[in-house]
Amino acid sequence: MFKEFSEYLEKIDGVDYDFVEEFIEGCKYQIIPKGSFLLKEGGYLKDIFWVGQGLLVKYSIDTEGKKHVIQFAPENWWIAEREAVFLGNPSKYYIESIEETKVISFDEELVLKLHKKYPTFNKFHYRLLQNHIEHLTTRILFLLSLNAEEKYLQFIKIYPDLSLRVPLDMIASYLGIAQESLSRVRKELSHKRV
Amino acid sequence: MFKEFSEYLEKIDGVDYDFVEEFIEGCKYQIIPKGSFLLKEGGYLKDIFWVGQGLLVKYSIDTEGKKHVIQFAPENWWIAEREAVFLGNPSKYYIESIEETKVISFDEELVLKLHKKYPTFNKFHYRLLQNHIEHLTTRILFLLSLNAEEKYLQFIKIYPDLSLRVPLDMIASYLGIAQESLSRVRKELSHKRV
DNA sequence: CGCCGAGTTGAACTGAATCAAGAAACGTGG
DNA sequence: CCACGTTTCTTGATTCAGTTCAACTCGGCG
Repeated sequence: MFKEFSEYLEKIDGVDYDFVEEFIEGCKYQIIPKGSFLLKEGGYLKDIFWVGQGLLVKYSIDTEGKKHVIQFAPENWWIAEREAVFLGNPSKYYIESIEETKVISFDEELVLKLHKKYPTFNKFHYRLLQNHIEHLTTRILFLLSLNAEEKYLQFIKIYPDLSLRVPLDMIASYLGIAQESLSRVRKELSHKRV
Repeated sequence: MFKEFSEYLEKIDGVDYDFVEEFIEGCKYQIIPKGSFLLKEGGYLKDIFWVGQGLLVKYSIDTEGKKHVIQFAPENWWIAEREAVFLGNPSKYYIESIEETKVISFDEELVLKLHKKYPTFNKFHYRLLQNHIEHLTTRILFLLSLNAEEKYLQFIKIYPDLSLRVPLDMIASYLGIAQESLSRVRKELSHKRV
């Protein structure tokens, strides 16, 4: 999986790769069995994960026991609990594997070390954060402006191959609609396409 | 306003301030009259802004001409168009001043310069981005899980002094509800409080 | 004064939620 | 490889929170 990770890194343009070798040396490799948790509410997670294969979800559970999906992380996506890292607070989120998942991870320490040594790593890491911010902002915009059907179409655009890999209730939760509504939206769409 | 900015910086704990002097030297100061635009759709904005006094809004306008508020920036908040900076794309957003607003700003170049020189600036800047990510994630969670009244209460928590400074329709847009609904929610709440 | 924009209120409407039941798919152990 | 129980998904009927449309109030200001 390190090989795939290195390939992924080299595909990101605008970044020099002098740090890649040392970066990868500092990373860990892990296989997470299907249905297990990388993080649970109240826990701590300092590492940042890159998904090489498989599928993770990040969600929170509200006071009524309802799940709210924050993010899916299939191949080539990043996932972490950045929120709590700085402040050292226990997490409000869960990160669960929907499939057996192979991940590469690294911690804050490595980031700081590479920051000092490689200005290019700086740029790379900075860009990761920027992309994340853009992604979240766009999602807020969609949550504000789209109806159930449009949201689902948007989901398909963002995660083209996930609509069959993720259980329906989780997709519905990601979109902020009821599972039954999503089922009806799907039915509608299948009629239209024929 | 530079004085206030420097005070703001020194209040953030966990960061050493050896970079502050040089940082402030590289910043610009600007007064934005009420009702003017820092950025319009299709434009470019490379600078990052800190609001010392006044109030800015960031929003987008959809194909039906409807506004969707992404963020408010009153005193001590940051606002920028981070999304397009890296890729050099024209912006999809507007940044407008609701009141006369005094801002401090700096650009990417200064960031890179200070990054190289001060590891502590790194930490500071990194933290800004992390906070932003946390804030956006929390907002997504609220959009997914709360009803109209709960959303408004949440808005008051996040922006305690804004409910009277911001026009009703903009608050409604931020919450993703109709202006009329927000008016009714307010009425409800005023009854409850008496 | 009278106009104008911002906010409020009322009434009708509607998209999506909820509740309830059944169908399909899935996995596990015999 | 089948049977059975469990989980996931679909479908229908009903309800409801919030939208929409339209009219009205209020305060400020030329």
